[in-house]
Amino acid sequence: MDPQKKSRRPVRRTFHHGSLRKALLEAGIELARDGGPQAVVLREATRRAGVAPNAAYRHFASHGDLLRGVRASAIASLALAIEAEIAAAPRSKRPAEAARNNLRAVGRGYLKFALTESGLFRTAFSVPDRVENDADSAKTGRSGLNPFQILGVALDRLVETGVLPKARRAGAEYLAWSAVHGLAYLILEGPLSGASDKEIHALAERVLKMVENGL
Amino acid sequence: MDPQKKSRRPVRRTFHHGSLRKALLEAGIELARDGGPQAVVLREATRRAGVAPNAAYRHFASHGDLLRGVRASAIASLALAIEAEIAAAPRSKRPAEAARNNLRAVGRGYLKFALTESGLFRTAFSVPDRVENDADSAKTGRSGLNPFQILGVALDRLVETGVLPKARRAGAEYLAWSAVHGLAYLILEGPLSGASDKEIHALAERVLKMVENGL
DNA sequence: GTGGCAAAGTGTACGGCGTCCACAACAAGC
DNA sequence: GCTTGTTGTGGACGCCGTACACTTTGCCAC
Repeated sequence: MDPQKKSRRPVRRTFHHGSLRKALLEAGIELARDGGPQAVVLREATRRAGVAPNAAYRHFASHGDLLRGVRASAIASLALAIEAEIAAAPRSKRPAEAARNNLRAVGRGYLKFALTESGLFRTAFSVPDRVENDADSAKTGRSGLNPFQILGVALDRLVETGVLPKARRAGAEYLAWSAVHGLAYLILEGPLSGASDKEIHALAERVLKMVENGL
Repeated sequence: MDPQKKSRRPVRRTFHHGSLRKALLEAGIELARDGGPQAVVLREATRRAGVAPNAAYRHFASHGDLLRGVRASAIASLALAIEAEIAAAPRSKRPAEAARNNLRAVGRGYLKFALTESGLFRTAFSVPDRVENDADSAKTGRSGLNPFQILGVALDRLVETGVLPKARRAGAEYLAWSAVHGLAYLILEGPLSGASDKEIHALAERVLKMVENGL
């Protein structure tokens, strides 16, 4: 592999970087990871890529454009985290129970990601941007679905197994997402920011149960 | 009243402003109202107050300090909006129903404020800052309670009237707040940002019902 | 090969931001 | 009326995003 890609230092033999877009994106993701959306600074990204500030404009129209790129990647990471949690969910022979476990795994994965990757999580939702039927593959996980779509599939399974009446399926994404996202916010930047892991875990389970009962 | 307070223009006869702190705060609130937290720019606030940038540092330790002040005011506005909605809630002779109406009014007031004053709303929750048992009077409404405390009172009434089992009272604030705040987010910056008023209204009622059933 | 061209970097510069320091205008008390 | 502490001014610094003009480079047609 080309040596300049590995080294973070601004040591670059060739004039051309080769894959600057990717390097900037990765630097931006790094910045977002520890520091949130505010920390995604165009000049710093170029510095880390060992390149002049203006070089970024060959690959991104603006700072906001770079941030949107980082954001898309953060959403994809979230999708992966949810998928991982789904894969690790307890199996069940009974379809209804399995579907329920599945939905809970989605919520748990969402919350786990919010807590362990709070910088990326905050970045993912810092800028208004449509997600729902967005086919942008930069935002999807292994399954090719974005987080919103993963949630949709989980709800569909709930309907198929008779747990959720079909009449209440429409818009159910929004109810579930509201509750879980709200809790994530309270923990990250709200009054629950000082709560212990145990308290948080207990609350998370209550919220998931509330969603299950209240859909 | 002193003439320099009314005029926005940097026409100021006297060297001393007189009430610069207040003027800066009001300018900051104005900025936040249309533009959100990002728009609260220290230099612009001083410009509107007709004063040199550095003058702000006599009253605020930093830009963040000013932002916190604006934020406190935004929270107070939210409290007032909720109180107004409570006052306008349908009355009922039956205590249980009255308590339920009361809680719904809290949620509705919260969402209404988020939608009609989105800049202030986003500012209110942009910076991590404890609220729950915060006695800071800058954040309270007419009743002397901050939004979180108002919600707490509503839940207490639910327990008193037997609607909510006492065992489930602890931490119920967080469940309710999660759901409503999450919905507000989805509408303001998430996938529901393009939804019609009717859709939003319907979803809001569903979320409130979910909370009621799921607490 | 070589000449030319588009693509991808660099350099310089501008205005805006938050903030620091030294200084000037003022209000109040001795 | 002079002193002293408070409050506002002026100028400067180092960041930021971004525009414009320039150079270096890879590549393709001849």
